[in-house]
Amino acid sequence: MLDPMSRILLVEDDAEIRRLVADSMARLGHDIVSASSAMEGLQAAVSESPDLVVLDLGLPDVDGTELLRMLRAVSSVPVIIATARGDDSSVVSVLDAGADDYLVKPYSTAQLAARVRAVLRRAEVNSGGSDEVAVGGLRIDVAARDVTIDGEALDLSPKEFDLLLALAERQGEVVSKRELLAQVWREPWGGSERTVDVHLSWLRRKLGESASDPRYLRTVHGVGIKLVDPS
Amino acid sequence: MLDPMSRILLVEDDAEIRRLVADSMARLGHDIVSASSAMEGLQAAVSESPDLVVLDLGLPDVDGTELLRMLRAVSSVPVIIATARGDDSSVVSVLDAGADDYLVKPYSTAQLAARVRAVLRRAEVNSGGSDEVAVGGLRIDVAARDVTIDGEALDLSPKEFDLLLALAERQGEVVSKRELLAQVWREPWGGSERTVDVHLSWLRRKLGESASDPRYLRTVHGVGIKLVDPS
DNA sequence: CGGGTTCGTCAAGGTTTCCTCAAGGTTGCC
DNA sequence: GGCAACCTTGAGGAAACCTTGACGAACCCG
Repeated sequence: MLDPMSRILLVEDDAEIRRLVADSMARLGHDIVSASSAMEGLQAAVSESPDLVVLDLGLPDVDGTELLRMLRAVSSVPVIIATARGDDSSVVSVLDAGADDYLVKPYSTAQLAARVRAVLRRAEVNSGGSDEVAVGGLRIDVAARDVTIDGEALDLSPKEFDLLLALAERQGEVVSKRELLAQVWREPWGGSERTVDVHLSWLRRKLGESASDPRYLRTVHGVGIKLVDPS
Repeated sequence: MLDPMSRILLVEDDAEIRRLVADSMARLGHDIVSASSAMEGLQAAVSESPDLVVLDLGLPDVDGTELLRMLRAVSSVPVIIATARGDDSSVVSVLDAGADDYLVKPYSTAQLAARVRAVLRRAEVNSGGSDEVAVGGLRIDVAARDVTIDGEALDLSPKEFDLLLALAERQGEVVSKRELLAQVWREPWGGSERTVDVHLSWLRRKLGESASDPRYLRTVHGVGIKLVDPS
């Protein structure tokens, strides 16, 4: 369940912290937008439509709580407060102003990342969006475990589906068979790589392609497999 | 956006803290259910269907993280961790195991209350709903417990109705038998999955379909069942 | 070009999962 | 208590699925 790059807005006036946080978030595959003042942040929240906002309370121009109120007037985007102010009344009033989480400086980037994941996860559950992965004419509905190719339904076995999904979540990337054994088969030492081959073979047949004339499933000799958009 | 008394499950082995928290929560208009052990908590999470769970990690019988994992296997109820363990790796691993928030003891009841409000606010987006669910020619009147198919009334037993409703509330989604046992039978680990099969069989008969020629109830081998619009 | 390695496919056998039936057991009502 | 409706469980057979080994083809490298 890898996040397909969430867009995160970071509002923080300390350039050092901004760089540190932005780096670690970016390394986790997020798309980072930074702002160093409240006004700039509010503007970015509207124009960049982020999936989540990380907000420092101690901004130079406007108090962070006030910014949060303004933000809430125009958007219900999840907000995590990350600030030095740690007294109880601050926490309570800011949470009641509409923040989703509150983290006191100094915090570890690992913990911030985990809280970001938690808030995004919860927000995603409630947005009701049936998560779907698409590659070219392939569409994979994860919840329904339905796959269609160019609009036509495919009937896949459990392992075939899991395999295809694992590859689709990392589309364009070469994945080794050992990784697939670990992720799909759940036992890194148990299985033989031939098993992966066989399921790939079946998958190719159902996708209407063959190993000698691949479209979606390209094997990279000696390395692994990748799922690509054939168009 | 009403605040009509949320039901909160508190899992905490320290009787003093339990009383303190329960009191303050109750004073804020919440309906409190308490449990002092992990097993008791899991049982209550299923049988009481709370709107939110406050969970201590340092339980006597099972590690709280493990309880969280078991809970997440059968329910997506929001969970706030409130515990003495405050190291970074604990926070990260528990949040990634599915917790919504993490609070380190000692905490003020005011802050806990604010965090409860924040999490409930975020979770409450899709909690509303009409008392009728429809899928294709199927219409389910939740309040009256009436079901009609293409306008004709169906006579379902209690379990059959609950089962159909549980599937209809997540129509199109594959639901595992374990989840159904938790939601319909309210026994997370005790029941046999055969029981689900049998009720499904009866349900199919009353819906005028069979396992070999399914219309509404599609079984997804190795995963579970989904209710779909057959048209 | 030749050897060693990796890959693709097939068929067979074993395993898991599913569906239905029939036999009790439970619950609630008269 | 007795009856009827309902629920639960285990067994058995069928179906779907997975794994493995074998063998030839494809590939890479010197």
